[in-house]
Amino acid sequence: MPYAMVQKPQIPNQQPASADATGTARGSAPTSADVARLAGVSRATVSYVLNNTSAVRISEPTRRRVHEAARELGYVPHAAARSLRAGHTRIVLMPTPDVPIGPLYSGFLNEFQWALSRLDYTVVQYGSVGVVGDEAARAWAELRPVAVLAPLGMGRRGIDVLKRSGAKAVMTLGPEPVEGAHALLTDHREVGRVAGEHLRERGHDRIGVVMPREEGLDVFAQPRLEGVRATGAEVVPVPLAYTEDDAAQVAEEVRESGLDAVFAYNDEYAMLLMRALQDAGVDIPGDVAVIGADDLMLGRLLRPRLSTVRLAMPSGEELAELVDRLVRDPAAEPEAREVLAASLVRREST
Amino acid sequence: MPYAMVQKPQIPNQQPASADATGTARGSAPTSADVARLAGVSRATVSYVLNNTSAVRISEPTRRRVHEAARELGYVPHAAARSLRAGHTRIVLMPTPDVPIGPLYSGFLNEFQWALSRLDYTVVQYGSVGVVGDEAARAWAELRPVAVLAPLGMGRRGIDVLKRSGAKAVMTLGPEPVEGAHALLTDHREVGRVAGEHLRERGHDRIGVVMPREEGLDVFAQPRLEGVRATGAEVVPVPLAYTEDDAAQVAEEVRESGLDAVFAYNDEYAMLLMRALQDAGVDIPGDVAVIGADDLMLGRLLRPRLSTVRLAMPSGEELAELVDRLVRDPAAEPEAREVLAASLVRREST
DNA sequence: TTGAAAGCGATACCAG
DNA sequence: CTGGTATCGCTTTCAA
Repeated sequence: MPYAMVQKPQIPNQQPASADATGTARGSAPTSADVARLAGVSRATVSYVLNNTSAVRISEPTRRRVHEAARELGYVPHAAARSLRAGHTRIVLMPTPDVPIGPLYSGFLNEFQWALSRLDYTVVQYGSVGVVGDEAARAWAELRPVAVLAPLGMGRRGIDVLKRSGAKAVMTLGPEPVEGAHALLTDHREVGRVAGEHLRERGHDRIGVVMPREEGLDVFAQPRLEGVRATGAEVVPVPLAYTEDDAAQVAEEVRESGLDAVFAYNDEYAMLLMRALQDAGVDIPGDVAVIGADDLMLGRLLRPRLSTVRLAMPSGEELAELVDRLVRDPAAEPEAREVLAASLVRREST
Repeated sequence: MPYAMVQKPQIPNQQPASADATGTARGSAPTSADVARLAGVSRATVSYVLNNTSAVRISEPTRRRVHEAARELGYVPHAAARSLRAGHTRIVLMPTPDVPIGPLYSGFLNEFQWALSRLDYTVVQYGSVGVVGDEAARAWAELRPVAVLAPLGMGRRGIDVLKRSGAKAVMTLGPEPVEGAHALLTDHREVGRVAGEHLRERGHDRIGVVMPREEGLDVFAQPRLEGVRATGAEVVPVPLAYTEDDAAQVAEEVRESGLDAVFAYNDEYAMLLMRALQDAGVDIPGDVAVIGADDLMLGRLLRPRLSTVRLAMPSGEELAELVDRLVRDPAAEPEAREVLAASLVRREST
């Protein structure tokens, strides 16, 4: 099936239900025509009143009758009809994350949504499960969003599809800029670099880097590893599943390998590995230095307290305003900016 | 212009002024009419071909020409137009959580989305930030979703608005059933009850219950507290902000109060409080027993290992099938079912 | 096997 | 000030 469809017709046309005394079709949503009929005016007038159109002046009694009719029928405008007519929507589409996301990213998303709502956009998180990259773009484009926060893996072709479908602002959030889209760069190599440099300063030249075995996390893990490597350190990948059993085994391997420093991907993996190392009789940071990332509360509660790399996402308000600017001025040249700030938080584990 | 001779002049539909050689309006999305023109067929034929309509048989050469034209133009169907015509959508609407949600709920949401996608629904998370309850219902209804997972706080009126707008399946996920909707009951009192009973069995009759000071969490915290109280224990609310400073202060208060058991809302607050208590020289579980909830990994990594209440959400697949059933048979009587299973995981902290 | 045309619901132009 | 009416893009019945 070449073109993924949002909804496929499965049921043959329902026949319209019989109209009751008020002329309202029972069992299906009232339309502006129903409101017009009840108020004794034309559909046009209903539209003017309910949208407060300033170009036309409607008498107060008429306004009241229309409002009353709308309320009585429980009238709700039909978004699809409206946007079809208008030729554009106020939908901002963003991907539903398909991996468990940390408080950092989810906090950012919330802020972003809030800010966009205030600017009168309809924020829609779209779960494009199973469809990836440029394939997904077609499904997304069917909704004719005015702005899109493109999911990872969407390429130039996907971006073009979205733009041609009417998206004024297309931005990517990820490690790589994509031609044609505004890029919010989250360069996770920077995280690895900060961790790596710290460990090197502390005299560690051979650094274990935890690589979660869990699916979907290597998007972040790989660049973090590369960041460590870029400091000139010798890097030893340490695959680790998020289970106690695997941690115990990996701890043993770390001990035998003679590694004396580990960058543990993030604070949670750090806690897991640290506990396993301690249970194996390894002293931290004496025998092995451990550093995490994300600066979660739990790192502060560990003993020794966990050194970490703090990440800061851009403010949601700021980004919402950027979106709004782009929507108003779609001609603006796409540009890329780094948005992920990484800074060292040194505690006791390194 | 390869197809110029084949294509018939369209008298009613004039081409837009800035049509290029292919007949495509530049700068705006191609429509099925554009595809038809390029393929030299009618719009109807395009629709038949792209939707694989089985009721009509289209010759293979025609099919090929249509597909090719669609591909060449980068045609993407217009979801709004389609659903307007169809009279219904395949949209399933669910609320974007506005508080940081744990891995439990977010895992459930992902499963649910996945399963719904497989059933060919379009899953849309709708951020109704700032609008609450029945007010939000109107905004939701504008999208004419076929099914809705209603946000907390939506009442009978809101449910009705959604149903009358065409929603075949309306379900609530929360502590209370709402008339007219299928209820997935998540009775968090059960969590408190399990924790409370365990502590009482261990001989604790006066139980501190951590109440997060953070906004939005009392929806869960209050029922959990009531669950503890329902076991007959004397309950002492312990307000606690998720910061080390407050934890230190609260730990001091707990020590002075002579409390010997605390249900800590969840594992994260438990870890925070436990660390503060230990730093204050309190022995766990000797002086104070601590139990959390959610059974996060971190509980297993603490020393002593944290006792906790494990929560199980229903499987996303199961629920997706329920939605599908309801959509197919909207007449079904709304029913309520308990979906949150709470079970004790005893470790060393109690 | 293909085409013409009637709408779905809302809006905006242009007459009255 | 208010009412016809054309239109957005698509599907589907009815005719040819």
